[in-house]
Amino acid sequence: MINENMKFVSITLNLSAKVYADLRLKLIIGDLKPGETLSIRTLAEGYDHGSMPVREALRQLSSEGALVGEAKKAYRVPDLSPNEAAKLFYVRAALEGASAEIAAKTVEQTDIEYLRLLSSKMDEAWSINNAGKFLENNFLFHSHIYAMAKNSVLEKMAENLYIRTGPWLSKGIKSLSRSNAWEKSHDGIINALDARDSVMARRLIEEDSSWGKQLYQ
Amino acid sequence: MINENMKFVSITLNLSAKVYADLRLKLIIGDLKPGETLSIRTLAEGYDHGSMPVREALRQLSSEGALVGEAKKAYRVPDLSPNEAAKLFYVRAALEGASAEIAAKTVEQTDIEYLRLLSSKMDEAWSINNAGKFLENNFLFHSHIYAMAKNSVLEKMAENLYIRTGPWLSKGIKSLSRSNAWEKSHDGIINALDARDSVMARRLIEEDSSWGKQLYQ
DNA sequence: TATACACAACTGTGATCACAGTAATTATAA
DNA sequence: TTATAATTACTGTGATCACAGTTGTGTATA
Repeated sequence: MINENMKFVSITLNLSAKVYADLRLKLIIGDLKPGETLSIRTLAEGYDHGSMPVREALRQLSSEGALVGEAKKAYRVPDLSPNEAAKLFYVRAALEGASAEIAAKTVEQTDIEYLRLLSSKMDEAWSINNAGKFLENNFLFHSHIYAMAKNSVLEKMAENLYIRTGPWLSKGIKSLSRSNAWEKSHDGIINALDARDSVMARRLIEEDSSWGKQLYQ
Repeated sequence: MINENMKFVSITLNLSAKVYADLRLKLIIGDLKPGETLSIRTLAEGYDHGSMPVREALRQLSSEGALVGEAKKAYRVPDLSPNEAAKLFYVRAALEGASAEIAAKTVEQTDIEYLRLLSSKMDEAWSINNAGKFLENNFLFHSHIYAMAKNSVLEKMAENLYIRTGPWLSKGIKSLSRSNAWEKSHDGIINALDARDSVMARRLIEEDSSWGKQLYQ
């Protein structure tokens, strides 16, 4: 995750991109809570530069739906209604299903190993109740499936969905005492990919995409 | 289309949104050509205000992939490689297929009539070689199918794809002398929706999504 | 005529200020 | 003590300027 960010930052040297990358990660891992308010000036003080880069980063996140910004009011992390969350998960299922179908056809052994590693990291984070680390590795797990589809458009859209559902998930995941059904689900996905079973991979991914929803049911 | 824009503009009163909406339409209908260069100051002169709103609109379009902007160089309408275009069309097929599947279950008679109207408008634009009007109505046709799915997330992502493929399509469509296979395709889609056949609707939409690609083959 | 150099015009980026609304807080009145 | 009014602090938005790279053009040199 950090590496992902660093890469992004080092390519585009401008400050807006750095601020964007920073806030993006905070949203994905649930460091920013639903309803939380963000102001340009306050954030600009936190970083050591002027308000211009923060302003552009917030506007970008707002245009992506990761923040909401009414005129002359502070930006806010949206608190998703169950209906809105369902929309996001539905699109995620469609995109991720399509990715998995391709991924199953081009998967290599290193991919399988990497996915197993991430799955075990999630397990570890889960066992020590570290929600942030759990969400981060969950993001990386699904990200890699998108990456395997080798479609940058797909990848960016998927990332957007994780930015938007991060705060919502972290809210529901506060106590990790619930069933860890995700683990069995992820194992199934890895096995389907390993067997190059694209139909099964798609179906399991689509099912897994609704995992987050159950946190609120 | 104009109405769509006006609604958008009137909701958010700020100037950045107006500039964004204006450029967005120009991209969709092919008013901006691949490779064309856009500078903040030049555009700001065109509108009657300062450069700030233009600057934010260009940055937003850039973050959406509709424009490319390297540091200290003018923004540019990207000239898609066949590979990049294929990625966009692939995602479009996935999203639009999912939309059509839902749409077929909730379709009403007014939807069918509206789609037939747009299809005839496309036919008219095609016959008088008006590529801009053709693309605009093609966008509205597919937009309505997304709208029927009643998923705002899906809708916005789809719109993004049309913004990005607009210039590319307009380049290939310069001479409309090619086969108008799209017409038969659209008729089939409408009929499938009218028959509430969600499986067929999905399949036909997915096929239609690759129509644009053939312009370059 | 062709090549290299210097200069001018143009580019996005960031900083800073004024402004008009919004939100919160304090003071005033019942 | 409670409700209402006034004031203060805070918000994004837009304008304008300085800066450092990039691009293009014209000029001088071989």
